[in-house]
Amino acid sequence: MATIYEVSELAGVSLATVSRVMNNNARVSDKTKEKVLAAMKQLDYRPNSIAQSLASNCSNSVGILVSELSGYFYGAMLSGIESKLRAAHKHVIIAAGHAEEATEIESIDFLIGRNCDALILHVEAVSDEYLIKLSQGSIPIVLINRYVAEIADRCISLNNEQGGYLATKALLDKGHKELAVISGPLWKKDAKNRLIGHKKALKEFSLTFNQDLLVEGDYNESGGSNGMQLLLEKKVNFTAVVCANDETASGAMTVAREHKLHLPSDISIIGFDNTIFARHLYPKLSTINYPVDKMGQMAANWVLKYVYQNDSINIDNLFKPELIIRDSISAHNDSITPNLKIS
Amino acid sequence: MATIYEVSELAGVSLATVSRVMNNNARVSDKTKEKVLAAMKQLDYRPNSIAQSLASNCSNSVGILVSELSGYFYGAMLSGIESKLRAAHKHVIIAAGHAEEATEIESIDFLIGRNCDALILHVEAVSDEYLIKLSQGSIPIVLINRYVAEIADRCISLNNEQGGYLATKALLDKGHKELAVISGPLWKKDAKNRLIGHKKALKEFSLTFNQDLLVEGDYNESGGSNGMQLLLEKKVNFTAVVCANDETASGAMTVAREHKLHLPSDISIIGFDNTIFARHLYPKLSTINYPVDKMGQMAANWVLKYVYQNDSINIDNLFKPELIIRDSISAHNDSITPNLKIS
DNA sequence: CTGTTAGCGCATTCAC
DNA sequence: GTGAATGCGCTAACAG
Repeated sequence: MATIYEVSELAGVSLATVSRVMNNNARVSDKTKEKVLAAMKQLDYRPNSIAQSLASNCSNSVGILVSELSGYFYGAMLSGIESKLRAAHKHVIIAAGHAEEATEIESIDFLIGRNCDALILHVEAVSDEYLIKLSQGSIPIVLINRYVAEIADRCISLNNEQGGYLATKALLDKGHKELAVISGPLWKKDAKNRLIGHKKALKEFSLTFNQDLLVEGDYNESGGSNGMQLLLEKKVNFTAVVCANDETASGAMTVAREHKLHLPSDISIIGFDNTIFARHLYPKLSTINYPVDKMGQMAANWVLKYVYQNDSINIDNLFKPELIIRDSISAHNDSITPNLKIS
Repeated sequence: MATIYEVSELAGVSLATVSRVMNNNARVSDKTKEKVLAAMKQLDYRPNSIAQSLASNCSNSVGILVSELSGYFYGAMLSGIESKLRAAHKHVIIAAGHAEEATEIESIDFLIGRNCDALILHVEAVSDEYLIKLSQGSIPIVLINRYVAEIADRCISLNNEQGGYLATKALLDKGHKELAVISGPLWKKDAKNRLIGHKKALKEFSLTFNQDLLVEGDYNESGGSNGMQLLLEKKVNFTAVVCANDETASGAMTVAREHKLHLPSDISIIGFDNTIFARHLYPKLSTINYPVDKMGQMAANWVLKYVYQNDSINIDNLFKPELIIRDSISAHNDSITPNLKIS
């Protein structure tokens, strides 16, 4: 692999001149510029980005931490981030945190050790204090789906409480009064906030929250199926289920059908996220739109603006959830309650 | 950020000694080693990996190129790769190729420019010749889901033809004789090979392939729904559909239901990939298992073995597809053909 | 506009 | 076992 030195020799100029035409940041006469360009082409020269990074103290790479690399949700997020950053010729280094504190911290250290210029973090387990301290370090961070008041300007988040409220209200508006919830893990802030929104909607309809109708899931299909199984075994009445996310809804629907329940007439179901497969579930899933791809792009924008000095970019920190109505919700029918149908 | 030099001063030793205890590759007396370690801890020293890379000519990073970052298929692949590499303290740099030749090539250049020690590629659009030439370059590559005979030892692939055969045979075994196909883009090798397997199974059952029953999809839900729509509009008889993958099947099922067709009694459907949501479709989707996570891990293993000299690893190049039977296939019923039911 | 000179932080010969 | 010296490939002052 040719080096800048060889190029300079072939072109008959100095190292610095070659560097200048590469970075295009200082005036070079057209004549010498062409000589250099020709030499580069002839040698098939490619700059060594490692050396560039060392010399310039800028690695042109940004570290991304997500809980999982698989699934539509994180996929959409990664995709949004990568497309933006890539267009700006920045490298994307990824790691998975698995929603475990130790892994998340280790991953962050890992990314810092790689001299990333910035970090985009989707973290769940680490504490606010940790994040605040981290944000005071030398390497800038942005948070996705996490709101920490002290560093609010670095948070790209969704109003989860509002989302939980909208989901529940959609059901209440259809006349449902006995709502079950299969939540996300309640130690996670987003899950907790969605539940707060749920309770708020209930209160607005003068209904009281029934702890017996709450099952804690895991944001996965299995949490949804286990949750539905538990709810049905409890033999307590409910006509609708608010699910933590689309995956949870999917699992819940599968189990409901295994119990010969008809959807949505026996049980109405609503999801959260509006992942791409929500519209392909049967019945087509009503859900709350979570614009995670746009949020990923926004996080990338934040980095472009504040780390790479692209001043023309505007940042939106808070995104709004939106109700998506499809077929998985029906009007409440008093005459049928699901547990009556289970032998 | 402390440098190795500051550590050496504090410990009262030379640069080289500090480097030695870091890399633990040369004998250092226990006493000085402890002094150095203490100094490191006191300064909260972290090695600068950029500098390490420059000096050692090894970046400890491997570049990953996938067609898309979103979706369960690529997610599972990425996840498999990352977990293995991460455990070996290697960095993962990702890029998306979007199944377009120009983008794929540009992405590969991008990753090479980042001085990756190796590349794990899931490419679709670039030619075999390009890959062969690339493999002769200085940076090792591994291919996932692509078989190129000349560099077979660098290919981690699935027997797609066998998969296509198994899927079709599953339908034929149930008595279906009029099979429609919603394929992947036929310029992609995997899609083509699956179709070859399809035809092979037909021949085994003394059936002839009917071009009218083939629709080319795009491996996405939309390809499945458009494909099913087209098939139904053609008014040509079929009782089962072989789908390019699970997403395609999902889209096809949605449209079939919109036409009041009952699944699987009116139309049997089989997918491909066995992505995580296949079992949550309704009816639960029969499909072909594609162990993409394991294949991702194997690709990582290849790199660990041949690039980072971990000799204790064994490599499997060819993975086998496997039939997964669920509920989306029923025995053929002569009395019903779907197009009769469409007004 | 262009060339010279120092480093960036570390690994790796060599000597001792 | 340890230290001194050299260079990885490039950027960034500083001269001229």
